[in-house]
Amino acid sequence: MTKKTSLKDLATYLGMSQTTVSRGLSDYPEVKQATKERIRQAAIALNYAPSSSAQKLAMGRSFTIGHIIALSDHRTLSPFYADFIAGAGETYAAHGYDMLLSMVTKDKELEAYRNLTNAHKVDGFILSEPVPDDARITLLQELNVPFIVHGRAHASGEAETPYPWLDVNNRRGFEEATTYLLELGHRDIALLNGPEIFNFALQRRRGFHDAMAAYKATTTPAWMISADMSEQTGFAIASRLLENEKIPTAIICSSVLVAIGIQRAANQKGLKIGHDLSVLCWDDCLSGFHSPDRAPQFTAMQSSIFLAGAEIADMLIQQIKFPSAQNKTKLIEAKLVVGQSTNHRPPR
Amino acid sequence: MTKKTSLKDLATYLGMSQTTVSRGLSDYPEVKQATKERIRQAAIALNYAPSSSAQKLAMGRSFTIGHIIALSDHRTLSPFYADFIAGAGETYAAHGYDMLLSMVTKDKELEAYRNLTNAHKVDGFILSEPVPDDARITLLQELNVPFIVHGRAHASGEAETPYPWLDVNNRRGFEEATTYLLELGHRDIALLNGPEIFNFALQRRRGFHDAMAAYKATTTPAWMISADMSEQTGFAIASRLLENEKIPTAIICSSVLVAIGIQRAANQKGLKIGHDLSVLCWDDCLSGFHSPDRAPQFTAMQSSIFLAGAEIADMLIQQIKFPSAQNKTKLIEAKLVVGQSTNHRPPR
DNA sequence: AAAGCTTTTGAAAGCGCTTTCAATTTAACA
DNA sequence: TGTTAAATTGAAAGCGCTTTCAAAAGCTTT
Repeated sequence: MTKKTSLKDLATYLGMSQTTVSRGLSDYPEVKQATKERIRQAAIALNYAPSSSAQKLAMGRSFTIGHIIALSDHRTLSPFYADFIAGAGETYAAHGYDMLLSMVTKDKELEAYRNLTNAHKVDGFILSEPVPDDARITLLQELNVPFIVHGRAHASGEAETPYPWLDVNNRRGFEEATTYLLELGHRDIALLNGPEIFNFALQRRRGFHDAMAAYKATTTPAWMISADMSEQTGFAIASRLLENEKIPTAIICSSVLVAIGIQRAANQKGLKIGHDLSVLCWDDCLSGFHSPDRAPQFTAMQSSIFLAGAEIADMLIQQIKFPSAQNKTKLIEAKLVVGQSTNHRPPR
Repeated sequence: MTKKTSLKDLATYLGMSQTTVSRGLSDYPEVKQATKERIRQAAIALNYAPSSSAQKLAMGRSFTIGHIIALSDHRTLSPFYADFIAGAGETYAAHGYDMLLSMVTKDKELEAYRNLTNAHKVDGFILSEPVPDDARITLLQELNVPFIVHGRAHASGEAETPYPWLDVNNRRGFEEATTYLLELGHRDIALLNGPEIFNFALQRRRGFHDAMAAYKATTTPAWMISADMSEQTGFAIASRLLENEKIPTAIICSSVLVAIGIQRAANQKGLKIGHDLSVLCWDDCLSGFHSPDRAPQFTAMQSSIFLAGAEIADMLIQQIKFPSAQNKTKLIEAKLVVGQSTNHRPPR
């Protein structure tokens, strides 16, 4: 690698002091226009780029946001998270921030937050999948480093030390979804929920209950299942569900992946989705499962997780810039989009 | 944030020089054991962590690997890439490296490589999805910064300036896959290939041809399709394919997602996969679509993209540490795993 | 006990930038 | 033209580490 041009080189070349050059490059008002111009020219000519480590050291900030991913047993980056990150990344880039991604095992997670903070590697964090009394939140508050949580550990109204978050209104989302099915005449509705160790799933379940109660429809415990959100699981559970004598006329499920699994199971049993069985899913608008040009396959509550990522990144950058504005929160509403997977309750 | 403990603080506290403390922490041999111990204790007591920017500046290395993702029109991070990154991330962590993820639009891609390099933000890169005469490769060679390419832009044997890569043997993989189907008696085999602008898809196509030719089976141009690797596309193309009078008895496709789409289409036509129609897919072992405990749904050529990520990260770190070992390459073989989606050619 | 090694520790320079404070120019005004 | 305020520029001090080179301390030998 040919030796890098430093600020000093550039200054010597221009016959000015480093001070002026530095200020010129950062567009300080006290530098004369003409000088700025010369500096810029020279910078391009010498192919100059400031050393970020030097800048970081001098300024005490890293212009980097940390995302720590605790790898589960399956050592996987979920597609949901991937999309979320993509959204955040776009915003970071637009604001001159970098994204530091750190994969760690669950047991080293807290240590990772502490290390990145102490080593000044990042200016802030985005947390995902909070759980009640999340140790990470406590830690970050203690370390006094900016962060925003994607999702809430507790339902609104419940007591907890406040922290900044962005969340989707999961409860209202599933309430609307359920209501939609109820309006179509369905009463035998199964809930194939996400993992209820997570608050978002609990909220969705509540929304489901809210609607069912409002319509005085009875819920069947055996039809309310909490499981991970994969095609395989969707298939397995739906297969079991559809084996019984009495089967639901509609299923609400936690993701498009699960819906695809349900569809496979239904097909295998000779049931046609949107005909013999209605399926409504939550749709995070994962890019891999979305062709905007076609009519949506599944009726769904849509809320782009990509956009959520972009927005939360914005919130964090704001908070880093203006630390005074503490604990801002933002609630996003999901949108019902009718597809081909739902229709009126079939005669049984 | 309580003021961070610096090396100086620690040294003062211990009554030693920064030099010794620094060396002690880095486990230099010339520091007495007892002293090292004292230093470690103190470091823990004062909760000391070295400032990474200072280290970077002093050492001229960043201990960071760059991954630049050019967002496509769909602004998405493909699940394949997500898994790949997860694998790489695990390896980085094990070696004390960080991962810098940068999302940029296609037109700013080269600039991004140049910036990260010039700003000394990263010690090396991993490139994905190379195309013939990839401008990124030329650039990185010019900048003389370590990098490894995931995949090859050209087939082996073809002339090109050499560069380090890790690739799966796509050609042999699809050859084996096709041979397997041929051995089962299939002759009417369709190829639902990935985007043939990418070399991996071209190679797979060649492998397909190799096998077909070896068995003197004729290929049907209308049955050889190149398309993106999504469930939707798989469904759409398979639907079209199965509408015709003469339909294939087996389909080889580019991913599990596509296979799922094909399955949906087949079900809709009343065809049972693994019975009326055999489906064999390439399987990158994406974590979302894999339950190791169950018998595999689809017969597939498996090659974990997660592991590929881990391995390529290792290669890169080696190259950074020992720049002398140039242009190492590694070819991975995919493994045929028989599932329930293939069987003997059905009578037609 | 002095000389000659080896083992341990320190002082200080330097990595490449930002920024404070002071110095110099330029413009404005009488 | 001389003064004074405003606009520009610079010198130098960090930021927190690593590392070179020199010094001190500890052991062996004779």
